[in-house]
Amino acid sequence: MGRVSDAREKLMDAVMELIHTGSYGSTTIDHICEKAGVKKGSFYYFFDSKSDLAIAAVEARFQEDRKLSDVIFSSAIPPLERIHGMCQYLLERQSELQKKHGRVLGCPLHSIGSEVSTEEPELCAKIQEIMVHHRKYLESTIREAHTQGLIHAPDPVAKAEMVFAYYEGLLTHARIQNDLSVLSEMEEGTMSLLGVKETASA
Amino acid sequence: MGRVSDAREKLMDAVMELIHTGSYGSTTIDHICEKAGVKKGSFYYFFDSKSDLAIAAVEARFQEDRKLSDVIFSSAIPPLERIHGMCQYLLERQSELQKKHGRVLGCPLHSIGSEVSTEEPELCAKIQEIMVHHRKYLESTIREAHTQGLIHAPDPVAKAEMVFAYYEGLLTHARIQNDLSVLSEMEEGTMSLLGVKETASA
DNA sequence: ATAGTAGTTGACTGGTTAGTCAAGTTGAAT
DNA sequence: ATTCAACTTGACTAACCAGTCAACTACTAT
Repeated sequence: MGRVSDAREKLMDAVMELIHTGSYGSTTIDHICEKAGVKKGSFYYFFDSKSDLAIAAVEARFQEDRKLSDVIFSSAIPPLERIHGMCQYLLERQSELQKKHGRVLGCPLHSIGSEVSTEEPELCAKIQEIMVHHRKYLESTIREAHTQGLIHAPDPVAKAEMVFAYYEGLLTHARIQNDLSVLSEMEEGTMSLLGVKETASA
Repeated sequence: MGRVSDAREKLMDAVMELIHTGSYGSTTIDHICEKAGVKKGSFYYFFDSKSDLAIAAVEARFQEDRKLSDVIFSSAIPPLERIHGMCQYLLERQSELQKKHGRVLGCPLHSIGSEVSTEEPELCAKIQEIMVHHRKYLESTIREAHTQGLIHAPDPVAKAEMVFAYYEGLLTHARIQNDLSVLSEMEEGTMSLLGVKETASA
């Protein structure tokens, strides 16, 4: 009963874009409402606080990304090609963001996580939870590649953490320098980290 | 002539600690002044804005760190031992921060850079400038290691960028997870990235 | 058609913020 | 000892911010 609304979704979209193009701290509830075309009263009808909204938004984004991750990391694709697909996707995505916003924006999860880690424990916990999921995709890929003798990775969990940290470092670097070319080394760097024998020329 | 003051230094110390234990956005000028024991009028006597103060503080911190970097990356030390010293130092420093603040805090440069990149261009430029310096220490170390045949790194600039990104990814990870153990893989990961033949057991 | 619930609105409060300023204080140099 | 530049102080403003609320509206299920 009652009327239906897409204000909830509009608010989640707005907060993600504002945080990604700016920062968590500089994103105010007033700005979010203005961007979403929603009045503050409605904001508080759906959410308790900025942090509450951010948690919901980050979770929703993750559920969307999950579908894509399942395609990129499909078991039907050879493991090293999954890595290639991942790198290609990240590059394309950052390129799109640059076109749209005039800036390389990096990974929002990482930016938010670093910013709020000491101040918003619940949001930070949600981000950690999602990061575990992402790492699992890498981990199983690396395990498979090792089993197939393509790389030397006797400890796939540790290797996945390594590669994950490397990706996030690179993406943040690209954001800080506002330079896409920082990412061009990504695939080669991954292969170094994984101890792959020799990369076939692209 | 006139009286002398250490308010400038107190403000720089205060802003660094507040940003590092919290974030740039959540650090207000009032908080900085309170922490420094300096009145706001004095703040504006020395600095134009929070961003102006942060630029000065980051620069001062860099000038301090430089001395330490020159010791760790001393030409008198074999290149791979410099890397070892660097990793050891980073671990010790994060351990100290954890003891002092109850949290792993990561690298302030990276946190600030990621947070302000789209909003405070001058501060971001200063951070980029400092990062270039840090990368140079790595670069010359890697070049030397390659020349000595210890590693395979025909492009030391690219390799330095890789290792640098990896470090910052790891440190941010440690901050987000508030977990020192994330950093334990650091040296091993660096060696993988550098394509070192085999690490002697620690 | 209508009842009642889901959602909307705008005006309000009180606290916090950046930034200003005129008047005051201190101490180094002469 | 005096000067005056260097620094301090506290009180001020105007804007912004999170959060509240009672009244209102629109729609859905019956």
